[in-house]
Amino acid sequence: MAIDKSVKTKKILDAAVIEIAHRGYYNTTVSQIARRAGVADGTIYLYYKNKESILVSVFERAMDRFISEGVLKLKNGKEPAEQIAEVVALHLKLVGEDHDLAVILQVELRHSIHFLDMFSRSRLREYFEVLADIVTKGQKSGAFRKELDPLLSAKLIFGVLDQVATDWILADSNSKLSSRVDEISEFLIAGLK
Amino acid sequence: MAIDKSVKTKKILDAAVIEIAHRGYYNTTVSQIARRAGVADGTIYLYYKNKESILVSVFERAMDRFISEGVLKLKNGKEPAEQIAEVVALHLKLVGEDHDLAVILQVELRHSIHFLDMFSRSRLREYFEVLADIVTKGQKSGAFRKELDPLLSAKLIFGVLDQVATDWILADSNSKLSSRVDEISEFLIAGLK
Amino acid sequence: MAIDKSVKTKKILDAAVIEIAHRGYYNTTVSQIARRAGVADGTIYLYYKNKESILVSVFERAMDRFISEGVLKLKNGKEPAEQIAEVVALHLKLVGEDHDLAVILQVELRHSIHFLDMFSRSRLREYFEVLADIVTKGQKSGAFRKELDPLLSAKLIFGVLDQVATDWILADSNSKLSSRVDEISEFLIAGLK
Amino acid sequence: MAIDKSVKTKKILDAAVIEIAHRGYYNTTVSQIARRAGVADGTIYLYYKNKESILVSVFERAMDRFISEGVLKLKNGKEPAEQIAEVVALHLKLVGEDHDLAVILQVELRHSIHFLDMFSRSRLREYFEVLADIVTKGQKSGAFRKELDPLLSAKLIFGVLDQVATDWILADSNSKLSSRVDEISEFLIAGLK
DNA sequence: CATGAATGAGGGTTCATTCAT
DNA sequence: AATGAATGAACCCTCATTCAT
Repeated sequence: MAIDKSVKTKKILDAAVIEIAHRGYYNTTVSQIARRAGVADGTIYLYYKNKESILVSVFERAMDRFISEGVLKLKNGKEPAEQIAEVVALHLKLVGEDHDLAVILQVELRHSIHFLDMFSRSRLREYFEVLADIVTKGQKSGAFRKELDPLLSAKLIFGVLDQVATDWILADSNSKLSSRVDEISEFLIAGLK
Repeated sequence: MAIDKSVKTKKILDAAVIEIAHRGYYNTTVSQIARRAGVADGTIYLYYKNKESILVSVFERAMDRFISEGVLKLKNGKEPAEQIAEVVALHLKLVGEDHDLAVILQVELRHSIHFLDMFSRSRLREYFEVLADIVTKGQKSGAFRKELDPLLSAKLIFGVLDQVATDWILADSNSKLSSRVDEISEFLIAGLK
Repeated sequence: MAIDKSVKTKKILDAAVIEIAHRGYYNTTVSQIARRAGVADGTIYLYYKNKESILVSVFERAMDRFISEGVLKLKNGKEPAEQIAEVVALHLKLVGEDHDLAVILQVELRHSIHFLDMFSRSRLREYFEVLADIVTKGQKSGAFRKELDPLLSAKLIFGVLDQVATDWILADSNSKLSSRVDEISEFLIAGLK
Repeated sequence: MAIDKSVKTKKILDAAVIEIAHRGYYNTTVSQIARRAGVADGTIYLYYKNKESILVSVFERAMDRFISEGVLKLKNGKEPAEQIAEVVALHLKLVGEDHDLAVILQVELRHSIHFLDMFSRSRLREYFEVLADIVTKGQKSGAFRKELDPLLSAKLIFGVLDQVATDWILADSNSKLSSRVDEISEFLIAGLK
């Protein structure tokens, strides 16, 4: 039962990611999600309160995958500069692996975060804090300049990664998102030093 | 007559910017725009073909103000590093001056650019090119590293500015966007050197 | 002044005939009529109370041209059978000469006569009476059977002519409407004998 | 389920016939049809693509009833002249039985056939062909004159029947449409001989 | 007389959500 | 639990008509 429930929930969420990534939230109908999920329209409402709550769950899961599956790997003892490079590689790898997920994060999340009641904004903050911690460590070890506010730095780093990811999505390019990792890392590390 | 026309057009556009910035395009009705503009619903359609074309015009005007009023000032002979600092200041000033305009640019434009037929994307490219030119000049003068691709650099710079602007918007803060100009400029210039 | 008035009235009516014949009354806008007439939208309302009254006038004039210009020629002393042939020729000639007028009469008039307040139905009755008179004369002279009700006969004759005209219109054919005159006359005269 | 579907479809169609016959297609709103059918506005669109497709279905069903239920009876071995009389009786009986259906056929169909994309025109042609066949047979058996083109004759016959039907409708008369059958048959048969 | 910008009621259509089965 | 037919509010847009100039 509990398993059934989560299986169906996942099926619906998977369907929603695809539809929303392709058409945008407002151009996606509940029926379309239901059809792709292979369930009836009404069934959606057994698992989600309404259309908006599907979107919230989509974001939640996307952020989860992004943060937990990825960033936690950073909790090791490497050099700050090296860790920056790792974050860059990881961020772009995750975004690059799943185009639909990337669209959701770069396009829909940013859009919704402003108009819908702010849920997952806190998850973003988690991410920022991880980045800020790296900067702080780097400043303590003398590797990075001390004048920069760590949280601001975190946001700047994120801005760069986000822009690269968005650019990749908007370009429709099936090009190599990973090929730029080194260049970008250097830029960021130089900026921090 | 011709004046009347452009006056009315502007009134409608101004109303649209406010409504769309507050509610998002899909949650804004033509009636709301009309009401705020002080005209009847039908009047809207004397000046715009349909709802979407209002959005397009909103973007167009926003980009125009942004690019023409601003970036052209850069065509002077200053040092590249100084120009970077100027761009940062200018970008954040323009965004900071008009919160609604900023929302449109950071939130709606990004959203629409992906799902609607890509019009004003070319305007963005213009902006990138201005930034890329500065980088190129800096590389020639030896001020900046030569390994970085100028266009990529332009995008990284934009990403940083964009993120800071978005952060400011999402924070709802009526805080000082300008206070961070120096920190950010330093970061970018260091990254380019 | 009076001349100006009737000139403008005619211009509007001419425009209305063309537009309505091409698109149908309900798909024709007052603006389209005005544009074709070369006047402003508002001007229409100086000459006609509303859109419907334009249609009424269109019908009125169409019937006028049809009856007066045509049928009155029949008031001569020919043989009834010969007169039938003349009516057939005349009816089809008038319809065939002006396709737009024909569409109005065959398609729009018939449609409107049922739903709008019945104006010009009386003009149609005039026409029927002319036809009925011919039949009556024929019966008196012994040329036609006496069992047939003259008014019914008139309508049967009209039905035949109307169908041929409609068929010609619906066929879009720029074919020869006149080529069938003899065949049709024979059929009608035989039917009456 | 399948039964439900066709039941509902029929209910909507019945409602549409009544409303359209009374007001005309363009003066009938989807809401009115829905109200008379006893369903919500949106329900209409579960069964019909749009308003126009309702009209098409109305025509289709009207023609069907007219042709299949009726004309096929003619495929027997009677005398041509007798068959003509049968067609006249049948045509007027069908029209006379259902005033709304008659209005649709005589008024709306003729109107739409000219302005909408011509669908059911082919059904009319079927009907003409049945009539033409009778004439052809009559010509072969020597009962009818050979000079007349059978298809033209068919149209003339139809024109007569159509006019009588239209006249009956426009007269609003709840009078006897059937009383004229003999007179009309005679006229037609005489015309063909 | 003439204009044409402005009006706003009204229509067709969509779609999130419900509920009887 | 699951279905999907039904609902009806809400939206975009059109166009006959008016009226200030």
